[in-house]
Amino acid sequence: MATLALESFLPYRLNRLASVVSLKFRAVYGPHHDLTVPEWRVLATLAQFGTMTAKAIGAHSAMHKTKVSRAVRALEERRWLVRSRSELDRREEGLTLTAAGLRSYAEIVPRALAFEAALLAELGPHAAPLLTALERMEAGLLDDAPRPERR
Amino acid sequence: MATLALESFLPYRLNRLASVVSLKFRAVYGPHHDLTVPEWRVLATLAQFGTMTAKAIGAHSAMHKTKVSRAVRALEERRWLVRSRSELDRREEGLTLTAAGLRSYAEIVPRALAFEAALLAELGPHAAPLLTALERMEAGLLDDAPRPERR
DNA sequence: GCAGGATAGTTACTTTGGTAACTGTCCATT
DNA sequence: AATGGACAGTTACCAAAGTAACTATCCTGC
Repeated sequence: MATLALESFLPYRLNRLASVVSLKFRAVYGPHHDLTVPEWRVLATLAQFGTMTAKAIGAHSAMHKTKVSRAVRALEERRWLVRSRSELDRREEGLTLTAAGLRSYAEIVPRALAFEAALLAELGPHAAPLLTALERMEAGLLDDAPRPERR
Repeated sequence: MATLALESFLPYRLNRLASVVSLKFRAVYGPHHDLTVPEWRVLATLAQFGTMTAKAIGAHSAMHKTKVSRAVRALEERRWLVRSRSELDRREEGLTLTAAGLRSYAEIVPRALAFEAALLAELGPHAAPLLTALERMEAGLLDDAPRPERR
């Protein structure tokens, strides 16, 4: 009978790796700011692009709109972002980081980059090929894929 | 101010890739057998090693004991495995796949392997370096890491 | 200008997963 | 052989995430 070794099965390995990396990464911002992953993604996206709508955040950070909605509310309660109803289309609202939000972001970014650099350093010469392979997989899977957040 | 582009940030990319791969992989066994990921892992581990305890399954498949417990119950209800209390240590129970369980496994494995092969084929020459890099990251992270399933 | 479909975002409901507490068993020390 | 700690596994409780239904607004065609 054909068999399969779970520990060398690619989907399993990718999942395990991603969850360990996520967990370790939480240690980077968790202790200081107690953010969830969705909240971090919203923060990072807004800092990257400035004012934008919830929908645009979701598209850029691969999150379902309910996840975005809840993360936005959490950040709003923390006074890290403000909403402003668009005049042109009153269904949308522009989301903008406050000074406090930007300040926290500025604190987290160097640590996030250091964390990433440490990951890559551990890979040494294997880092570049990994990134290339990642790009290939993303190109193949993300485009036509039934992404959870695709609509 | 230092900034960070989420779409090229490694933890984000790993998570997104893993979740897309997982989702696509579910299509391999989902429609025919309606398994969850934890159930699939328990099935695969038992098929790989024969009779073993829930604890051992968890250790091998990187799952928390409650997740294992629930997956085992689900497979038991489906009559895909049976339990037998160990005589030597009556806290443990040996878990063994039934003929029905093995049959389902045998149906799934070729499709799982084909799915993995398709993923790797998409990578072409980048496949080998990816696997090497994965091993490196696993070696660095999984050993000393605060794995979710670690005590 | 209004009827119907589409769209942005929220909320209700359900499923899933983790933490912590519990049960039953084992084992080491006394 | 009694007691206390460790350990396998389950369960109760809570937090996170997805689906579907809802609200409010927009836009198109009549």
